[in-house]
Amino acid sequence: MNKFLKEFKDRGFFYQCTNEEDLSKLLDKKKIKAYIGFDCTAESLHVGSLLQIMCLKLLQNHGHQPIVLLGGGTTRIGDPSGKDKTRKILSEKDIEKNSKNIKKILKKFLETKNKKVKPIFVDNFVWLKNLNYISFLRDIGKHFTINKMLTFDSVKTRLDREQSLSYMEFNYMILQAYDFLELNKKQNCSLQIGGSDQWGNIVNGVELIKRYSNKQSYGLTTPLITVASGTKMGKTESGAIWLDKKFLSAYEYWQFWRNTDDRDVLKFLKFFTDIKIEEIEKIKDKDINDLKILLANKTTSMLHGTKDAKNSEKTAKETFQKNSLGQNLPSIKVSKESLKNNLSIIELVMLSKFVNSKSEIRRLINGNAIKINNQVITDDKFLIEQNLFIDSYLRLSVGKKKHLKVELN
RNA sequence: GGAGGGGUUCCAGAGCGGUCAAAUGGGGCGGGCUGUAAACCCGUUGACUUCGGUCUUCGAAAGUUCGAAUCUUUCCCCCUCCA
Repeated sequence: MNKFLKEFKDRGFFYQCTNEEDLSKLLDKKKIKAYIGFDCTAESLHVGSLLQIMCLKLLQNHGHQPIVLLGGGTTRIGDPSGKDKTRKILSEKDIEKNSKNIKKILKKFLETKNKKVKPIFVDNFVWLKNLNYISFLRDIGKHFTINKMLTFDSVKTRLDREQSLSYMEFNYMILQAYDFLELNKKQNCSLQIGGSDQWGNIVNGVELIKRYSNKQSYGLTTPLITVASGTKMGKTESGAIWLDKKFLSAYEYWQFWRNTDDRDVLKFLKFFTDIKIEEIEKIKDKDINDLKILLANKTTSMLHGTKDAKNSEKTAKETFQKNSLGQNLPSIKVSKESLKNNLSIIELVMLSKFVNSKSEIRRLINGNAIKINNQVITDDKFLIEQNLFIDSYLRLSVGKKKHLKVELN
């Protein structure tokens, strides 16, 4: 088997392939271009897209050139896959902003200096915006049968539930297929990778290229990652795990990985780090907590750089092992004025944004969950006094894991 | 088009005139145990509160009633069966 494909499988990336044998041969024979599409529905990517990003990196590692398709055009339509309702359509301005930001994030992960493998960024709005309806129908539309389109999951589930599927959304799969054709023609891109939910869309592209240009192309999908407890990965109490400092600090990102379920650690090392498979095999029996730290360091360095990763590790040590005040802990500022105005513990916790309602804070206080400098606060009328600050800092804890540095100024 | 069934708090799902901020389960959160893990046990799970209460919620609106998630009317949406 081809080396790229082998590693793709060894790392657990593999779910389905349109024609594995031929793809393997092709990859052996030459370096190819492969693309993954990213939707521009959100301002940032989150860990849900991380596996796709790792696919791009893997391509690069094996000398293949990734094409990153930003779905500026298709986001204007909305992919019905996996949705049981039409989602709201974003404004042009938002889509552009999102697209820019997503590109910035991807660049952090990818090798951008080596000319042979540096990513090619394209936005499908460029070719979709000027499509001529009549010629599109004649050239492209004739290759699709409604009969077939109705059998695709994304369409079928909507129809089965008698939920409306607009003609606009119905066309999404054709446009994605067209993207692949376009990239195949212009960039000689012969492989599309995507999540398992994209299988239908990918197959359509492969077939369109076959019919339109009589050329062979390939599709490859990755599995949906679930964590040991059975839920979809990346959703936590505090929301999505964003790949952007603006939404989630390096420290919090590090913490996310540090808190991985034991049973997922090895899987995640394979998925989300570039540690060699053989190396992972060797270290797999090491102390599980050391492995989690390794995972957190690797993933955080990849996104935010080694310095941030190290700082996060150090902060975690200070916070969790020494129970002191970690340097890089999320922090807020409190003025001396507000202390004079009787700042209560409830108000302070509100400022932390860890909790959204005062009732809940009261409940937490009842449950001994709130601590200041490691002292449990049991009175919900407790007032914050200046002498609680050590060198004008105070440590506020909500539960065992959420800690905050409060600075007096 | 006809006949039924239904829309309840994050989800599933009970309640069918007052004792309902609404059973139960799941999920979440917190505590205990531990290893910043899992499992397990316990607590909690609308908002505000001077802790006495107060306010907003059971598809939407209007009405009956001292009192409505519960009854009536209209509207919107979903499901099943028949044509």
